[in-house]
Amino acid sequence: MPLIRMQNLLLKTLVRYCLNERVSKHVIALVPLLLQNDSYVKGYDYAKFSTSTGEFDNLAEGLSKQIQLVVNKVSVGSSEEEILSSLLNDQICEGISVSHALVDMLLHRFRDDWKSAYAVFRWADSRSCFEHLPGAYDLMVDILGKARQFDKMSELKGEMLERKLVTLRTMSKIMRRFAGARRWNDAVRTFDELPTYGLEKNAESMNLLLDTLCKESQVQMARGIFLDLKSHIPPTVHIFNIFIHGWCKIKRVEEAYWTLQEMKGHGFTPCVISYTVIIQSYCRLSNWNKAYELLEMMESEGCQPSVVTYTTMMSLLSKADKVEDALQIANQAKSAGCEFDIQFYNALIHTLGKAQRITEAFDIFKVEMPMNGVHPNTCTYNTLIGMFCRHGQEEMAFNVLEDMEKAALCKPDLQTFYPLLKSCFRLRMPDNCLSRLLDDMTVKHQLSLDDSTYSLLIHGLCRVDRCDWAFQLFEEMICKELVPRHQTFRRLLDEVRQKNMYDAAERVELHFDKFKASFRQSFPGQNHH
DNA sequence: TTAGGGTTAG
Repeated sequence: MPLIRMQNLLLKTLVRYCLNERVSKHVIALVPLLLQNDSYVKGYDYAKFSTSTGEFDNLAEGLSKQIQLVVNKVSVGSSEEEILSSLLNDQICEGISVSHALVDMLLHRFRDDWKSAYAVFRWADSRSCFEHLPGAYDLMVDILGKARQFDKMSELKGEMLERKLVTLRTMSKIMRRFAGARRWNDAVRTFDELPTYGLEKNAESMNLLLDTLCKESQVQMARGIFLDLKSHIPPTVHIFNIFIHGWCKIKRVEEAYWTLQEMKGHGFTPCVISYTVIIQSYCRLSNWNKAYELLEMMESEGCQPSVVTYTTMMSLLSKADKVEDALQIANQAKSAGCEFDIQFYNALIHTLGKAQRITEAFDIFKVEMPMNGVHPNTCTYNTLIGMFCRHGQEEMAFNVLEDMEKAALCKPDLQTFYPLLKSCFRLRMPDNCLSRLLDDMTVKHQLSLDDSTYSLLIHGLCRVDRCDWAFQLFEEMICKELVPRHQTFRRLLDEVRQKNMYDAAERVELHFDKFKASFRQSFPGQNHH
């Protein structure tokens, strides 16, 4: 592999890792390298990160300016042709030098707006000195598939064939999008035409098709296809785990269990994944005896449960309020000499919190995790903050938030703030506390409030007699095209009427009428959004 | 989403 490609691959992997763990400072360090090489990376994600100094700022700033220029030209509601021609006939856009990073960021930005995405894709393609990377094609195919634009998607697939760019990755996205639209025959046809695209119908591609069908709850159809194919394509151990997962997904755990036997019949030994998936299913069905039985069975058959097995059982037991049993599993994991990872610790902290063992939970975070070299992630902090707030220890919760910001190992998200906001209202904290929190969320951390946060805020503000502020947030919500819930409308309307805020009442009513039709379509008691 | 796990569920 050429050195440059290898570097890019490595960088890409590192960035993915950092993004998953939300380790912003590491991503920032990697971005200049990536942009230098103009490699394919999830641009949209690194655009969300910012830093005060350094090279990253200049590079990111240049890119974000370019993005803004293009975004300004793209008007909502136009057809893809109209958008394309407005981009092509614009002097400012003409002055933009198109890079792969720019295309990638724009495609991610428009991933739910196929018309804009498609126009941008074509606009970039019109440049004589620019050629899309295979990754951009795949992304475009996926965006079209997600929007159910299957004709356009197939057209693009044809173009990719001419340029010899169709990979199994491309075909896999196409199969998944067809299956997502319940167009099973098209998904299967995509598999059948693999040879036309220079690709092989082998175990790997068959597994992709069958996995796609199973994940869409079509395990029976997948089995039928498998039976037809298995004389031509020798099955691998993966396929049985795919079926096990498929049966468990539709809650037919007995068939999953039976697949273990089938697997053995084909000369494969069930692996830790096979057992873990079934154990998870038994737990979800509250069949605890069976879950424990299987845990014992796997051990007796020489298959050591992994940290995933234990985490699964612990968190599901904990969710079912069987906290003592959950903690027992944690002990069992420890005795087994299992190496704990961040997800295990998060589940353990949560379980200890549920068992009212706050100090021990905090000790895990403060002492045990650092001792074992396991770094906290967003979920760890969120769990701790939620736990302290539920137990009325708000000061500790705020300390954790401070700790999180200082350590800068990961970024807070909406969930980080939700319990803190709730506490603000419960304790009737002064206005400036709420303002500060909101400011931290929206300005410092660049979070965009979602409908459930808005609901919490509007209801909370009505309760503390600040319906003027609640109304302001309501207007903000409407601006963002979020639909307030039925109860939120009712509460706010009652409140502004009581306060004789006639103009506000009129505005709320106006929007209420507009959404009433959609509320009526949902079932009573359901969340209205 | 190229076989498996996590926050609260507002």
